[in-house]
Amino acid sequence: MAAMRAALAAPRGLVRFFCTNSATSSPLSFVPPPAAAAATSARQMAEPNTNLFVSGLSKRTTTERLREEFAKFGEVVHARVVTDRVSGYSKGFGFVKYATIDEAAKGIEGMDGKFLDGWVIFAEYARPRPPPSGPVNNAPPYYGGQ
DNA sequence: CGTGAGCGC
Repeated sequence: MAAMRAALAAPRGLVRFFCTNSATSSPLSFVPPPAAAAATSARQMAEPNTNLFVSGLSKRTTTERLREEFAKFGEVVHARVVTDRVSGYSKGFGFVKYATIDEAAKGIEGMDGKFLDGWVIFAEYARPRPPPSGPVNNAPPYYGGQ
């Protein structure tokens, strides 16, 4: 039952499963309108990055689990399940950073749309994160420890 | 509501 629920929780790009595309192709030739040419889905595509954004995680899926699962597709430099600061529970998504982009791609293709802890997870390239450029910037903004 | 969209301190 998690699959159908996951279909609703699909952030973007769940159409690929339903990409049966029974588009009635013009028997003569395909004449793509200039306006509707790139109007297909020029959505915000995250550029290839070593950082992966994993969503659809279960509430009890922890960082260990995330890393263990994604480590099978490459060397996970860092993995983290985002948890709330006050509640302390998982927000339902996390981040996985691979050593190289190649491994990141494998991790996405290997874990995107797969099950984890009973829930369908979605992996994609994470967005570039704005560094905490504050007035006092001496502390390492990135992951210092393991 | 740990019943579910989204991006991390």
